Order: sequence, then C-alpha cells, then structure tokens
Amino acid sequence: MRAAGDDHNTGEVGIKDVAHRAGVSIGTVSNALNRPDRVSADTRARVRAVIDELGYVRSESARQLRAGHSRIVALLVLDIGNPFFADVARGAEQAAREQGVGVMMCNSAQDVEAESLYLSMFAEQRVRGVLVTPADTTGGSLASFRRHGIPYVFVDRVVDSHDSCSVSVDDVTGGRLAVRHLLEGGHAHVAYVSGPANLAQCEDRRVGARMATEEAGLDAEALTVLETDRLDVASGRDAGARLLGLRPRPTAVFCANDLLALGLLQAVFDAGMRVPEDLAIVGYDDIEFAEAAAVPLTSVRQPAVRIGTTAAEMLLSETEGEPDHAHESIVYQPELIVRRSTLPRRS
Amino acid sequence: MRAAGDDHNTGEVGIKDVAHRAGVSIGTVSNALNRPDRVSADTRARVRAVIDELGYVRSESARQLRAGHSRIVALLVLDIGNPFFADVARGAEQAAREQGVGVMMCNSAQDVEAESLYLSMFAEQRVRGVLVTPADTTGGSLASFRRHGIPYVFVDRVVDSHDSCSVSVDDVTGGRLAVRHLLEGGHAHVAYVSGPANLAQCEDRRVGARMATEEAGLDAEALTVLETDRLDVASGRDAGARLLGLRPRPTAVFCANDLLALGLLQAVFDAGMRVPEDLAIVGYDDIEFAEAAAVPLTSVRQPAVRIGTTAAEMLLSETEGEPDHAHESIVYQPELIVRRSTLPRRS
DNA sequence: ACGTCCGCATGAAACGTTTTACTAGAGCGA
DNA sequence: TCGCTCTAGTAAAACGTTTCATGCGGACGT
Repeated sequence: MRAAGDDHNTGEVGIKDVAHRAGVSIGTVSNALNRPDRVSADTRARVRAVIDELGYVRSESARQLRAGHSRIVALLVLDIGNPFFADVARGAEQAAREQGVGVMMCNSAQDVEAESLYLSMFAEQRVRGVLVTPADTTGGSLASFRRHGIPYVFVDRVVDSHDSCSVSVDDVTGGRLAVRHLLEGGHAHVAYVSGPANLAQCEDRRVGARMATEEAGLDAEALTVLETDRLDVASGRDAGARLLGLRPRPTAVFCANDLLALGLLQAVFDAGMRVPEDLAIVGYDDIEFAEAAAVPLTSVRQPAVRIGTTAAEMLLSETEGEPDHAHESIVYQPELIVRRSTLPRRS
Repeated sequence: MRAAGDDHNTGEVGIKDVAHRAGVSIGTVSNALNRPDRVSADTRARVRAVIDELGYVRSESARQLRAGHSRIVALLVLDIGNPFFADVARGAEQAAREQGVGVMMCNSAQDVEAESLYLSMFAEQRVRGVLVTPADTTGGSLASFRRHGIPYVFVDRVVDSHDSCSVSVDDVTGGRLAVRHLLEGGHAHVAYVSGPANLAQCEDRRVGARMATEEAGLDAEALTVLETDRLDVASGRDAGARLLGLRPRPTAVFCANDLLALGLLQAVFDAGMRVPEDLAIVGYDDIEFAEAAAVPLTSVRQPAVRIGTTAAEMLLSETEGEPDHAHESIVYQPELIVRRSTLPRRS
C-alpha cells in the first residue's frame, strides 16, 4: 500500500515505540490492549490509532516469557496422511480457535524416536498442552514428558491412568460390530487384517472381532488374523496378496483401517475377484474415500471431528484455571455404516 | 503452581537453578549448552550432570525473545484433508528437522479470513518463515504480511514478484499433458472439471487443457468446463451428476484434482457407467488413493514431497544468514501417470 | 473545608535466556 | 621482572512484554 519509505523499521516496532508516539507510558499501551476497561476511552482510541499507523504486532515470545506458557497446543498424530487424523485436526483446530489458541500439528509417523523428539520440542516451547496419539505403547516417552508439568490428552487411545484425560472410541465394540455384520451376512470364515499388533487400536479391534465369532458360536478357526507393519494403503495391497493365497480362503475381511481396506480392495480387484460377491470387505474410520471408492466401503465410523474438538476442549479446560479439573476418559461409540462392499450374499 | 505436596521441580527449574547447583555462573551454563568449546571439559560435564539431575529444559520463549525470531516455520495449506498437502507437509517437516526447526501446520480451508487470521498469528509468533499456499488470489493478506519482514515462500503457486521465492509445478503443462493424452486416446469431446476459477492452479490447468485441444485442431466446443466451489470429493460427485446431464455427453473428463476425480468416478459408477469404456477420467496430483481406486486413476503426478522439502530449504536458506540470497522461482515439471481409467477406446 | 475513595496513568520489577565486555590467573618469551 | 597472550569464567545488559505498587488529581459525602 504505502510504498513511501517513511517507516523503514520493518518489524522492529515494539510497544515502547507505540507508547512514545502516543505520548503515554508503556504500561498504558499494554492495558489498552489487554484490559481496555482500565483505560479512558480516548487514550484507548489514540493508542489503537498509533498501533495501526505503526503496524505494531505483539511479540508472543515476550508474552509467553512473562506468562510462563504459550498459547499453542500441539497435536501429535500417528500418520498425517490418514484422513482420519486430518479430521481430528480439523476438530481440534476449530475448538482451539474459539479460545484464541493455535494448533501445531506434527507427525510422528508411528516412529517412537520422532515422537519423543517432538515431545522434547513441545516441552521447550512450553506449549499450553499436547494432544497425542501415542506411538510408544509402553508409554515411555510420555512418562518422561509428564515431569514437565504440561498437561496432555490422549487421543484415540483409552487410558486408565488418572494423570490425564483421554478421548477415544470403543474399539472392541467397533470390531464386534464389524464382524457380527459379516457373520450375519452369511460368512463363516472371516479374516482380520490388523496393523501393528502393538497398537492398542488394532488389538482392541481384534478382540472385538473375536468376541463376535464367539457369540456366533464359532471357534477360533473362523477368524484368521493377518498382521501388517503399517496402517497404510501399501500394506493393504500386501495383505491382499497374502489373503488370496490362503486356503481355505476367507469370504470376508475386516480391516483395522480404511487405508488397509482400500489397498486390499485394489489387490482383490486386480486378481479379478468381485466385491462383495467373492469377498466382502469392512473397513474402519469411515474416511471420505471409503464412500468414494468404486465399491463403496462398509466401514466403522468414528466421530473424528468430534474427537478432535472434545480433546481440545478437555485440554483447554484443564489449563484454563478450572482448579477442580478432574481427569476423565470419554469413550464414544462407533457406528457401522453399511455400504455395497458387504451386500449380503443371499438376499 | 504452588502445589504444596510436590515440592520439587515440575517445569519450574531454570538456568539459574542449574548454575547455582553446579557452582558456576549463569553464563557458563549457557556456554556449556551453546558453545561447549568455550568451557573446560570438567565443568561442562558437571553442568550436563546437573541438567539431567534437575530435568532442566531450555525455555524457547526466552531464547526467542533474545534472538528476535523463533525456530519454527509455519505451513499454511489450502486443505488439510487433501493427501497432496499431507505429502508436502511430510517433505517440509523432513527438511526442517534437519536444521532443528519445527513445522507448524495449519489449514486455511480455502478461507481468506482464516488465512489472514493465521498470518497474523504467525507474525505474533515471529515465526522463522512461512510456507504458504495462498487462498487469497489477490495477494491481499500476504501483501500486508510482508511488512512484518518475515520471509515466506509460495508453495504450489508460481509468482512473478521479486519479493519472495516460490516452488510450483507447471500447471499449464500438466493440463496440456492430461488432455493431450485423452485426445490421443480417441476422444473428441472432453470435459474439464475445475475447482474455483479464482485459484491459479485450476485456471492454469484449464489453459493447458485448452492448449491441447487447440493443438489437436479442435475448436472451443471440444472442451466443456464445469466449475465447482471446492476441490473435494463431494464436489466431484456433484460435478459427476452435472456431467451426466450434458448433451452431447463428453466421453472423457479431466479433473483439476484427484479428489474431484474420485467423487466423479463414484457418481459415474452409481449411474451404471463403466470406466474407461463409457467415460475416461484423468485426475491431478496422483495421490495415493488414485492408484488405490478400484479403477486406478490416470493422474498428473506432482512431486509433492519434493515440493515440500525444496520450499522449506529455500525458506531456511533465506533466513540462515545467506546475505546474497536471491529470490528464485522453481518450477517442477509434472508427469502423466497412465492407469486403467484411460485405457484407449480402441487398441 | 476536610478526609476519602475512584478513575487513570505511571515507573519499575519481573520473566529466562544469550551475549558482550571484562577479569583473574597462568604460561611464556624477552 | 615486565609485558604479552591465552583460557576459563563472571557480571550485567539487553530482548519486549505484563503486572504490581504507587501517584495524582478531582468528585464525593459530611
């Protein structure tokens, strides 16, 4: 706008420049910004005007230093490429914005080392709090994080500890819903394509799946478990190849994740099989791409955005004064969304 | 913080506690951390030991205040749900980590207001720099951001200005490749499903598409343009419905985005049409889900991760001393990945 | 007219680092 | 012994805010 080189001190303008120019003290400027009621209407206006004129921007570092903590919460997810976490992030961001705090989203990529690196960084930043989907199932990196006194909330991971809140979804029920649906569709031999078994989510879903077969009076043979290293599309393709080699071959598959399911779907198509006629598939998360798949995927929906908002709200309430904050664990119920990939074999 | 029971630490330990306990001055502790060579081996060891013992963690706010800028770069993307941007983020994160700086990823969701809100926040944070995919095509919010003196790099957006670097992909060529491929496949009437026309990417791809039809000696009628509000799956479905109503109906579609293409694919399937026999589809970005779609999608690949790393490197080099930094605009070339969704009509 | 309270504004003291200027001593050549 | 350099360490000054303890008139109640 103003190309005239009048104020060449770019970004250097501090609160004292404003004070000087407005003919008031530093403290008054600060008050005009933070407690407008303690300052008379016309000085307030004058200060505001000077601020605009000079393009003054508060230094968060200085505010933080004084306050002892920042206005940022961190969000550490397992996989930034998983749309489920993108939704969680959206929710968290929205809830955080309402309180004027920013969200810093980082990706541990299921790597324990990266996770602990990020946690140290958060500690140095004195972030207001951390939303974390832990990769380290032993809880080691978080145990050492706790001593910093920074509150954190577990996301998508139920936790019995009384040191923190958690927001999660009942994964056992989710697995049970999925497999019960398949059994009701007439399938007698189901495969469970799991991610890394040390992720609690995967394990819980397996337990639920097993529960469903038991309730149907089937024995352990009825549920074949295929484990994969990662919860992504490539692993799904890989699992698909393995699945096709199984004898007897299951007629239905429950995947721990929609990414796995999509990869598997692709592998199965490539092998010339039809879904759901030759193989029924259920995914998990109900990401957008599940419905958009050419054979729309039956999936267990988790309220991802809701999880994000709830987690952020809990975290903020924990830090926001709220002296009587009691840690709680919220567990949402999943919902089975039936689509074409599991149309019943016989109607 | 005066929890009576917990007498020791909890984040309260500062550099002076370390200094006192180790029997040295504050400055020496600082030196032991930042310039280990200026301190004798055994005091250094002693300081290190005390740091571990007390669980001391540097306060980034204080460091920033002194340094004048933070160790964080911001990444502001158009759509956090688009896997393309997830890849860009991965790249940026990786490059940043090598220099010990963190990445703060935020989502403007194509909303100009959110964008400018985030930019102010970045200014307050005195971030080291900003990687931005602008939603405001007029460049307004960035123009006012410039006066803060914080360097920024345009991502996925070519820019002729000499005030900043940019990393992008030649979208005109991308559009041209896509449509030329379709024309070579024997299609004479092609539709272009565009996102919001005020996004430069969409517009450039349209120009490229038009260029291809012209090169083939076709007139403007040969390219029907359908515009959508957003670059997501839902809009793709919507466009699919509109497309099916067109008379004469195009035999091939080029989508500005894989998300659009996937939505369109779904709509087309639902209408009982076959791909590519009844309709050929080309997407853009070559996200993972493009290959994983039941009809693997031909797509124009952009080196997303590379874009992220390059952008971050440019940004960091601009801030990292480098007094003779000359702004440059890197333009990558896109690559057409042919898959089943465009198998030639007659072989 | 006197004490009192109130509304506004002020100066100075934090907050926790990094960095600069300085010192005390040691080694050393002349 | 003197001067010189070198090493290891120190004290103090920033950095830009917020907040606390004051100050200073003037309006108010009596």
